[in-house]
Amino acid sequence: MHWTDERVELLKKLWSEGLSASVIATELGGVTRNAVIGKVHRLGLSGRTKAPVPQAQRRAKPTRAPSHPLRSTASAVRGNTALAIDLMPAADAEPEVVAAPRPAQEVVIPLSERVTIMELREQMCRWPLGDPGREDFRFCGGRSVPGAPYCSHHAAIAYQPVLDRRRERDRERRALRA
DNA sequence: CCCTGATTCGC
DNA sequence: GCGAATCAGG
Repeated sequence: MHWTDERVELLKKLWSEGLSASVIATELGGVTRNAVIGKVHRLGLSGRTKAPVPQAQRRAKPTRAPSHPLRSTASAVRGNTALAIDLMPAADAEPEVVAAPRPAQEVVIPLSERVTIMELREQMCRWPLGDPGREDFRFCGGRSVPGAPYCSHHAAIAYQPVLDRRRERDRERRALRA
């Protein structure tokens, strides 16, 4: 495999779109991420950060003298998109809900189709399935209980300990009064 | 341990 | 020019 004009162009495109070197390597096929990174540097498009580094003083101690000292401060931005989605129920909705649902693979999923984050809608169960950092990460996607972030099945799991705690607290309160 | 990009250097 | 090995870091 070598760098044809086509492959170089695809590389440029994917790199500018923020895909990681390994992903691009997989996409291209026949090359490793090292090859991709090497090519990227040779093409001189290593820095792909859009928001310029506010601090001009990043990374002050290179162990070895960099071959391109002028470029040494570039590219500090992650190519991955940070996902900031609420996986937990809103705190104000139910202050007593403290228990965090664990992403449990062992849970038997009811009749529900798993969905990606893009497919997740308002009324869908947000119970996470798998590792959020992985490609196959999904949400339950079942119909959520009105007002709750989860379907009835997952809501039961998530709130179970809380109900126990409340019951216990009420019991204590009653005891104090008597 | 998974991953990221950066760098070096023999080929 | 190429990219594996390595480095530095998240």
